[in-house]
Formats: sequence, structure tokens, C-alpha cells
Amino acid sequence: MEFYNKTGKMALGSRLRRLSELITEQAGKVYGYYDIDMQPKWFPVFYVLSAGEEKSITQIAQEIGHSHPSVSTIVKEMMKRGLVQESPGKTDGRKNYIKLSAQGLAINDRIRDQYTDVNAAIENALNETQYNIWKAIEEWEFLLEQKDLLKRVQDERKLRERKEVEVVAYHPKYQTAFKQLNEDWISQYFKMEAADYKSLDHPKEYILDKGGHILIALYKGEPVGTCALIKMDDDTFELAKMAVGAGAKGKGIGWILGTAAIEMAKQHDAKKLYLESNTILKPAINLYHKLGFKKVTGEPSPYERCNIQMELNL
Amino acid sequence: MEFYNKTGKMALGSRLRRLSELITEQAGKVYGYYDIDMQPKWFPVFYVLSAGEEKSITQIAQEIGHSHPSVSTIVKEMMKRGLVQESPGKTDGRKNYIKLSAQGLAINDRIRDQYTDVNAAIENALNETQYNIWKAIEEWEFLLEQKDLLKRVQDERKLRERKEVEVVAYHPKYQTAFKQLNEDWISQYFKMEAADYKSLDHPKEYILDKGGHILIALYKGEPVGTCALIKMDDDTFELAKMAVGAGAKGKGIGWILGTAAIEMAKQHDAKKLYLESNTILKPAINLYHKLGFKKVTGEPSPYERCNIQMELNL
DNA sequence: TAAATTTGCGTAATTGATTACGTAATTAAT
DNA sequence: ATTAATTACGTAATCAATTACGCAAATTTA
Repeated sequence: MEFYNKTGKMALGSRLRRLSELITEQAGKVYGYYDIDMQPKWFPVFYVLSAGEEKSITQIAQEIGHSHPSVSTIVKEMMKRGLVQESPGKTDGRKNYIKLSAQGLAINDRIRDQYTDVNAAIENALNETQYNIWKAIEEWEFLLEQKDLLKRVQDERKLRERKEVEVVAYHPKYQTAFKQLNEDWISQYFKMEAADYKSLDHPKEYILDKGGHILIALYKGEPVGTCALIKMDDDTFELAKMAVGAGAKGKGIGWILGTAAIEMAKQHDAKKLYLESNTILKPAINLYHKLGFKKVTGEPSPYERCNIQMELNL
Repeated sequence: MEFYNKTGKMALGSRLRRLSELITEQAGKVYGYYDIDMQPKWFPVFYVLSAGEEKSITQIAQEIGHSHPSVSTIVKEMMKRGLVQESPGKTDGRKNYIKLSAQGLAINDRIRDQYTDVNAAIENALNETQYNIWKAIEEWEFLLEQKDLLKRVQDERKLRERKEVEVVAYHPKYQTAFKQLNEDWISQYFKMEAADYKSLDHPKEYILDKGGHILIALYKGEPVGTCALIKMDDDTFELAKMAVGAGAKGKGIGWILGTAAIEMAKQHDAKKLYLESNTILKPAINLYHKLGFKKVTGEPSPYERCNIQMELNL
């Protein structure tokens, strides 16, 4: 199908189904050619019974990887054709044991040749191909068991979005965003304090002019995250005003801002980073940990909401 | 599934289906993750409409390779969700033209990211594998178009059965079979003649002792075909009594016997093979042609049923 | 221009599988 | 010993696709 060359890999599932339907249909004709009165869908059930032992419905279902109702109906159909016999379990009355009938066993003898020929035909076809589909299926079964498609897509999305995130230096045009992003989370959990208004309304005077820095994270050009380095002394910056917009969570923007801030502190020959936060902000504390910050006990903070202090030696 | 390692390639169809179902199911979750209200099965239809042009039901069905009722119901479902609009054809009132609605177009914008991510995820998975399943499917689609599974299996069967055919020299224990096999076809088309009874009842006296040879084809140990070389002169044998049992047709036994006879004639330094037959025996004449015999006009034959004579120069 | 054929598409029935649910038999727990 | 939980498996409902069929519009043919 030419169509699938345009859709891209998105349609892998559909394409697989089409092929499987094609093959199953042709396999049906093969039974006719060998004059064997059996449907392709019976094959797995027939196969597990071909050893001769009797097996219960669920046991068969498990072995062939179908649901038990599916096996139940297949067995009913095979009964009608006289291929199998059923008998209730002697010790466990719920169980329904199935085995091949005399007729089923006779077909089993005749079907051997078909097995060999079909196997050989497919094996030969596989040899004509460059990419072995049998092994390819096996690989995919394994692959998806390791990590399912959703997880893979999620990872891919994060990767892509991370690439679309850009960290830039502060510019007055970001002042509104700088204030808004911080005000959002502060007023959600706490209350805006005087010190907040000072630095958020006048970042130039209170942060930059005092030797500090402000970083803005842009996602598709829009400011979605902020963080500031406030100069404490020649060797130390305070990491503060770390905020990520609600709509931009889960893109790893916190991590990107954090590492960018650390990088910048190093460039300005700082020896230490310090921060104040609150333990109810679990994702934030988590991020600080991942960035390498350790808990310290130190000076009391000007902010009421602070109940934890952390440091990172550069 | 461990099961499929035991069944052999016979279960290729089932195995493909299982994988396709697994992938489709996981793909469904992906739509949820991107918060897009669409079902995986809508994807092909959505995709062909995403260019913006309106298309009729059958046109869509053709492009995506589904049946038109399938497209019809999918469109109905998409209508309910407000993703598409329909309008009857202006020139042709039977046609039902479908196009994306404003809402559909909006989703089309949002879905782009999902395309890229899913594509990338699958592409990466493909890179983790040794056997590229995407290309493997493509190869199989091509392979089955060239020669379908049934034909492949048929060829395989012939090959196998040919291997089970053995050509042996005459032995008195084959006399009954030698007579029976020939009598069967002769009396089916013609009438047994005096000359027939002579050579079939007493092959030793009438064929072997006069410097001729008889070959018997065995299938699984049972005689199923015969042919004789009757000495005409030092340079010539007559190829006669060529017979293949009705139950053993289609296994290429005629060809095997014919080539064996030619081989034997060469070994006995014959220069020419001669035969008599009747044009109503089309498969036989065909076989003689394939073996290299050419029509000649010659002596009248002792057999009434003969209306064609052929020769092969060795 | 009327009749026959083809085309477009909707509805119904079928297929092969699934989940959901109910019932009876077993097994475990109190 | 009674109650609760689990297991076996059948029936019913559902799903995604298909074929079968029918009707009406359009096109071709005579």
C-alpha cells in the first residue's frame, strides 16, 4: 500500500493488521488445498492438542495466549466438526477437558505434510527477504515488553520539548512575566510578602544592579519559567524566584533553568549557591536535590514561608 | 510468546495479529496522553483529510485501503465528535463529500507534535532492532503480490513429493502393477489390444529378453508409474507403456520417468527414441514435447489407437 | 429515449477476537 | 463450620473490520 509511505510510522499497527489478514486469508486456502476441513483460527488450539494429551479450556487459552471465551467458542466449533471430545474433570467438576477425537487424530496425521510445506514455503520466502519478519516480530514483542509505546512516545516528547526550550538573560520586556510567574505559585501556596513585591516589581534595582542575574526560560518564544541569582557575597549567590508556569510543567524546564543558573554562577566565579524554600513544595525540593543541593541550617530568612535552606558547593 | 517458537512459521498470521493488536492498543493510549479526542482507527481517514481538501467516501476508502462501509461508519463517528463535515456532491447527488471541520482543523494543528513524537519513538525502536519490521512488512507485501502463499505452498509440496519419488528397474514383483497401471489408462480411453496383453502379461519375454528395459516409479515405496524402452534396432528404443496412476498425478512423475528413460537409453548407446501416442492424450503429448520429442511421420503402428508418432535424437 | 449497466453509499449480517458478567465448584480464613 | 475469596468457564455484549445486499443516481448502450 502506497498510502503507508506517506503516513509514516504512525500507522504501523494498521499496516501489520492488513498483512496479517492477507496471510490468514491465504492460509485458509492452503487448508482447502490439502483437503483438510479446518479453519486457520483453529490452528493454535489444534496444535496444543496434537500431542494427544487432554487439556482444560483455560490451560489451552494460556498456552496459546488467547482469552478463554475465545478458546471456548473455537472448541465448540471443532466439536461440531467432530475434531475434539470434551469431558468434565473428575476431581474438579468445573473443568472441561478437551482432547482430539479419533477423527482429529487422523487429521493430525494428514496435516503433517501441510506443516512441512507451509513451513518450507515461508522459510524460503524469508530467505528471499532482507529483513526477516519473523525475527522482527520477536524483537518488537521484546521491545514493547521492555518499554511500551506510550512510555517511548512520552520520552520522545520530553526530548523534543526540551529542545524547544531556550534560556535567555533578563530583559525589561520580561518583567511582567517575571512577576506573574512568581506571583502565581507564591499566592497559590502562601501569601505575597513585601520582599516579593520589591524584587518582582523592580528586578533591576533589587537584583541586577546588586550584581545578580535573572534567567528566563522561553518555550516556543514565550516566557514560561524564571529564576534569579541574587548576590550575597563575592563567593555566594542565592538561587531564588524559581518559577515554572502551570502550562509548561513536565517539560523539564525547572531542570534546564537550574543547570543554567549553576553554569552562570560558575562563570562568575561563585563558590557556593544558597537557597530557601518550603518542604510543602515537593517537586521543587526534589529538583534541588537532583541538582546537587544539600540541606543546611543557617541564618533565619527574611521570608516567612521559608522552612528549609539548602546549599550547593560549586 | 513462547508458544510461537514451537508452532513454527505456520502461525505467522496469528503472530502478526497479536502484535498489531498490542501496538494499536498502546497507540490508543497515546492519543489520550496528547489529550486528543480521537480513536486510532480514525487516523487513516483523518490523515487523508488533513490536507484540507474534501473527498468522497469511496475515494477515501480507496486511498486508505479500507472497505467503503468502514469509512462510512468512521465518518459517522467523526461527525458525532464534530471533526468533519459532509456535503452532498453538487454535480453528482450520490456522492457524500467529507472534509475536516474547523474543530478538525484545530486538532490537526495540535496533532502534529504527536505525529513527530510517535514517528520518532518508532523510528528509534526500529534502530534498536536488527530486523527492520517496517521494511519487512513492505517486503512481504511485495512477495505475496508476486506469488501468493498458496502458490508457494503448492510448489513446496511438489518439490517435497518429487523427492519422495524413486525410479527403480523392473522386478517380477512389479508385474501386477505394471499391467494394472497401463490397463487403467488404456481402457479408460481406448480398448486393450492383443499386443497390450502380450507385453503386459509377459514383460520379460516381450520386452526385457529382447534387449529392452522397464522402469518403475515408486512413491513412498508403492509403484505409481511405469515406462518401458523396447529395443527396435541397435540405435533405437521405443518409449512405450508410459503410465502414471490416477492418485499420483501432479507430482511430476511423468517427467521423472521420462528423463530417467532418456538417461537409460543414452547409457545403452542409443541414438534415437521413438514413440507412438494419440493426440487426445493431451498431458502426455505435452510431456513428450517438454522432453524434447518432435512429431514425425513414419511406419504404421501395430496399435490401432496410435495417431501420432514422435522421435527424439539423443 | 428507454433500457441496461455501473457507481456511490448506506444498512444489515458476519467474523474473529475481546471485555464484562454470572454461576458453580474449590479453597482459604475466621 | 460457615463465610469469603478465588477459579473455571459459559453467555452476552462489544469492537473493528469485513462481505452481502439494496436503492437511487449517473452513465452507457441499443
